[in-house]
Amino acid sequence: MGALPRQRNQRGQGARLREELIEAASDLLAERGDPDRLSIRAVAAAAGVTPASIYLHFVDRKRLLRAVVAERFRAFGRRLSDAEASGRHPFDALRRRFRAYFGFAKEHPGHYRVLFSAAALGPKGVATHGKTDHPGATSFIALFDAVQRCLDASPRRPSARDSSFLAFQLWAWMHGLTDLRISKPEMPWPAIDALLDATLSDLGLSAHGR
Amino acid sequence: MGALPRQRNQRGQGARLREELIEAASDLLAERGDPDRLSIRAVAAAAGVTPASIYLHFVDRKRLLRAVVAERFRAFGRRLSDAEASGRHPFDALRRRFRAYFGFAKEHPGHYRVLFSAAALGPKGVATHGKTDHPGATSFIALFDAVQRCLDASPRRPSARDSSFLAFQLWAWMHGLTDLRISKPEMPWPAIDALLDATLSDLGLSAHGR
DNA sequence: TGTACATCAGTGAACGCGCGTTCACTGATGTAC
DNA sequence: TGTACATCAGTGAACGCGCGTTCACTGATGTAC
Repeated sequence: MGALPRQRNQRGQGARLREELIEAASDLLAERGDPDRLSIRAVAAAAGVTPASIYLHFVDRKRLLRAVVAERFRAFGRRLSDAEASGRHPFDALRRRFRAYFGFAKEHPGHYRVLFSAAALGPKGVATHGKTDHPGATSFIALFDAVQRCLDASPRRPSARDSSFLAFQLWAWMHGLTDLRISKPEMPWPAIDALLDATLSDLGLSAHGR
Repeated sequence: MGALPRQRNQRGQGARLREELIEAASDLLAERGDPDRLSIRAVAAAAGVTPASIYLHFVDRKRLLRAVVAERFRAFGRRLSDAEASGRHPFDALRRRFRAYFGFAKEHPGHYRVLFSAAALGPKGVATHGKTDHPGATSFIALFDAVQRCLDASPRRPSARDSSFLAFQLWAWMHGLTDLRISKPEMPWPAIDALLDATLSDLGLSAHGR
């Protein structure tokens, strides 16, 4: 990777290595798609640094991993919110949010796996937090709000289902679609837009709802 | 695990160890939920045998893993088919199939992860087959057929969507729901039956379809 | 019936490897006097 | 202006560990003559 000639940071700039390490770890995670395969030694090598120097910034391997996961969750959430903000009508905004969701996973399948499939696994999990401050909670709440805005904007309230029920329903569907397209790419999947339109329409969350 | 006193198989019964190894590996896989964490040495220990003796039955670690995955896929498919067979009307049969799908995952989350999330990952994948004879293909085809029977039995053909489109739609949704309930169990999920009824109804695959 | 031999179901020790982590260190840069 | 010292950003070697795999072996059981 970063070959030999890395020069050490200037005095007072030591914290920069922390960011370089997170970035290097993030890149490796994208390749491997599994936090267990991400070794301290590989991260150090990718950053052009000695394994021991990681301990200047992270108390152990798990904490490094957590920092990476938290950063990736933030990037994921930001991308979805930005996409949503570019839609005017709530129906359109929701649709853009889902397209961004799928787009992120398509570009970073390894990261997606870690955020939504691996993060809570392992020996007590990579991302064990206080439960309430789970780094992905923000994104779910944003989805919930987006659905609520659709219901509020809907001329006829589609059914007795509330925005929470619909948000879970949509998230499950989106995650399944995304995850299976990563793990079973050889299958003859219908186009993502056709699937998305059908689902939003079925749930009464599109202009041509049924 | 199997303590010390295992006595070796009788002459001519050496093949029994093969099955014991698959079973031991299957149990360990259920605990760990990740093929990478399943070591030859751990399997041997669980079977009460020496690591080297695994090589009497499998050429290497990957082949052992493949045998386990194939066996688990068969068990999964059998369970779904059995459940489906207990339903009379196609709508009911389809519903039973999904309940069995979720039931399997609930009882064996580790196995579910391996079959549907991990199997195709890793360095060239644990379950690399000729693509057509993927051990999970049978289950997808069975789902496809079940949906087709529903369409055939449906008084009014619900829409232009065919059984392939609907099967992918349903599978994505079911996998997402299942996988997220495993990885994010702390979230306030609605009841599975309510979610299932809503989805089948939305897709026109239940008696009280909309 | 007795004995030499083949086969079978494993064993036990060893190999080289990459891993997370610790620990004493180094050498450049800034600060106090 | 010069020098002693502290701090900072790392380094380099070593530890013990579990891993997949190989290889020469062992001892019980069956078979040929």
